[in-house]
Amino acid sequence: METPKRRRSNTRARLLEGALEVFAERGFHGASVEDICERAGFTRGAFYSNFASKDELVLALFQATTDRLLEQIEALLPELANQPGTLLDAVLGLLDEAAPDQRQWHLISTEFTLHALRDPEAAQALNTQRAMFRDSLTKLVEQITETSGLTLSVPAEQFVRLVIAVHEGARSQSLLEPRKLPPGELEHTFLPMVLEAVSRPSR
Amino acid sequence: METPKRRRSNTRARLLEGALEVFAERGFHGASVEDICERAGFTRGAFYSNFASKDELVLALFQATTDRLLEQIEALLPELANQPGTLLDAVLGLLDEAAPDQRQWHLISTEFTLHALRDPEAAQALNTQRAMFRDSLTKLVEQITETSGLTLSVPAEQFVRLVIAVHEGARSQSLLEPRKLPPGELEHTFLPMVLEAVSRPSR
DNA sequence: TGTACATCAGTGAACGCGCGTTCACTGATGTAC
DNA sequence: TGTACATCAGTGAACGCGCGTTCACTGATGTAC
Repeated sequence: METPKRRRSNTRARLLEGALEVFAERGFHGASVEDICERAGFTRGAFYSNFASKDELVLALFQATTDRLLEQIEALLPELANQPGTLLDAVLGLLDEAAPDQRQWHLISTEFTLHALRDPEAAQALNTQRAMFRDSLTKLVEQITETSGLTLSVPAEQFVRLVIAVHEGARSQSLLEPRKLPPGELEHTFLPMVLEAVSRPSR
Repeated sequence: METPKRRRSNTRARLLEGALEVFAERGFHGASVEDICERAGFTRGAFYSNFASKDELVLALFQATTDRLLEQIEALLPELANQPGTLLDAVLGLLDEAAPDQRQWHLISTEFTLHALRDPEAAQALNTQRAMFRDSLTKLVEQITETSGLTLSVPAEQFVRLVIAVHEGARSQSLLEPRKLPPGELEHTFLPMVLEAVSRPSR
């Protein structure tokens, strides 16, 4: 009952899934095409029947992964915007829930960032994605501040940049030493102070 | 007039220097031993006369680079501790001045962090180095708060962890989009608010 | 419904390049007399 | 001071493995009558 197109896109999906896992374990350069195919249950021929090259796979994986992240975010947005709880609960909750496996996501996105810092084309793709990501968070912040009658003394986007910076920097530390820095500790300790300092009642 | 030992360690140093540059350009896996030797002006034989393997070079480079960083920090500490200016000027100044080439240092240290997240041995080496780094900053913070009659409502080390997280997260954003986020902007905008919130006069 | 044919997703062997590593050597530097 | 010898840092050719990529093929799936 499966049309060829169905089978093909299913194969692609399984290869991408395998690539995600293997890249997280060994990195882009460290993972071989054979590793990926083995993980997905195919031979290398299937790989080249679906992707022109390993480089193309990296780009496709990046697109697929970030597309899914953005979808997740858009899906979570309305719920979080209207839920009880503070602005920070919503923003930090979004960052946590959007990527189910924090470790895997951190490895992949760090690797792609590194790649982008050396390759202008990758940089543009990454920056576009990150801009959309920031915009979603910024919209969320603006929406919540508005409904709760607050105004920020800095642009919402600037505040979002800070939250992202702290989140990424803290995640790196937490993944290296989970015992010494529980995930979320820095964010929950210090970001409320910042929010307090930049927010005042509207009008 | 050069003794063999002198020549040898000079060769090692040039190879390490070449490796630093080439790794920054292409990454650990992407840079070949030949690339490194070419950059340093030697042939591959010289490489294997000085290092047992490429892996050993990576570790030696990490050690050499972090040793130098710590030396720089220790050298800057007394000066910064007694200089006029705020606590944050000292800490952020230290972070900026310790690594002359921010981009290169970011690439190398991110790469090694990624490596450490996949290899426990590398993780231990990295964590040891980072702990020493944090300790230096923590000492600096404690010294300055003491001499200026302040007490922090959080442990100094926790505050240092935040500063490092913000610094690294912000640096990543600045390197990707220098026009949209000037280096240091997030730190200088938000960290003073945090410091204000956690500090109170002693006794 | 059954048969003959067409399509094409996926197979697996083969290719060849680049890389990490080895090793017999060379010639500059240092030492002994 | 000059000569003969020893050392050994660095050379560069060679090796062989693993990898990305190609391609002639096969057999399962879908289509026509």
